[in-house]
Amino acid sequence: MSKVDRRILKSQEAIKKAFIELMSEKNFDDITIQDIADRANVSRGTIYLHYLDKFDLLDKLIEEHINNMREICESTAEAEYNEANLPLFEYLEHHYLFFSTMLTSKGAPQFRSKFIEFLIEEFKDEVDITKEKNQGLNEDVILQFIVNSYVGIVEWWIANGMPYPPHVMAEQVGILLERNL
Amino acid sequence: MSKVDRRILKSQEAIKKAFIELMSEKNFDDITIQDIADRANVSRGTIYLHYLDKFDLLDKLIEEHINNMREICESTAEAEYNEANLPLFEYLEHHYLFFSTMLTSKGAPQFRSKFIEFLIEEFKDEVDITKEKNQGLNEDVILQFIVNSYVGIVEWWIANGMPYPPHVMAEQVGILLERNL
DNA sequence: ATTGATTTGTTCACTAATGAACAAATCGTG
DNA sequence: CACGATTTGTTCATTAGTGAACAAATCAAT
Repeated sequence: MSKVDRRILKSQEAIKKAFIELMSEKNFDDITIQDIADRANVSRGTIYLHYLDKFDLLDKLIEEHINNMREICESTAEAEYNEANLPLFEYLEHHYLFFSTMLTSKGAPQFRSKFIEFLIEEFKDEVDITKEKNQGLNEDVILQFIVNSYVGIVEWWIANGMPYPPHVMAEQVGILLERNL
Repeated sequence: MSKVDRRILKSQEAIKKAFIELMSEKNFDDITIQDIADRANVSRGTIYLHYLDKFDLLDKLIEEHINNMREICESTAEAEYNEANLPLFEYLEHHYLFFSTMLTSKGAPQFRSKFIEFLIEEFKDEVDITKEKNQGLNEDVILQFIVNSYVGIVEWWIANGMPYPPHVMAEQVGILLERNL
């Protein structure tokens, strides 16, 4: 993996940051490429150098965050749920503006689906129906139960301005996961 | 005045910001060009594209702030001292890190001289020895009195973390100027 | 539907930034 | 002082960003 020219990284960072800010201020449909260019302090042409259009920009942005979260999960795969959750909640906190924009009302509905998809992927190997407590329960039922509660908790936490710090969320969600997997 | 390429402005802004930060963290002598480049997220060569060396960078930085202050003063030349001071104190507040670095102990002694030079320039036409209250006083004595008190007040205000908001400083310094000019 | 204005996506010649390489100067420690 | 290591300042070929121009598509309001 040869290192990328720093100009590319700087441009893309500026463009993504500008786009998230604008998404939190107005509807996706009302955002023009010129808006993004102005906010990012970048030439309009530069945006087309990196993205096909604003839909592509949104897609790549979502994909990037999902991938980052996937990597975080992989790196904490062996830890207890308690500790494994902490980096993830810290990630959510660090990118609060993005997630609050994506998860609230007018945000991108596509993101919620991708987020659920990602969680299913992460949790599907964690469900253990051979455990005594899970007798009589179906694997996919448990999986859907967990994934949807997880998304819901995250949505609530973000939408309400993160009322508890990440470590508290990680700990309590950890207990609930332990209890149900 | 043809507009400057935005890349030049961005590079210079990043370099100046990085340099001020580093100046507030360690001695000027201990700062390398590579340090500045790393902090500014810019190639080392880019710095040499804009400045001869770190001395030149410091010079240009000081010169720029002095010029900005000069322009602020020109634009408020006809106002009462009270109102005329406000934009200046706001400017100091906005560039707090720069001024606190320049005016405190290990900072650049050159700056203090240039600052005094600038203030002499600004106040020299304000002294009016024909006024009754200034009978028997020499023009240059009044000028030195005012300029040094001004610098001292600014040094004190900056060094002590700006204990009063700009508008309070502007008002009170305005009264003192009125009384002495 | 028709108009005029805005936005889109692309092209292009030009300029700035990059990073690697290099010799020279400076530093710092034995 | 002498040594190696670091920093400096310059060069150069390559790449990314710029901004202006343009035709085509979309929008908005009558």
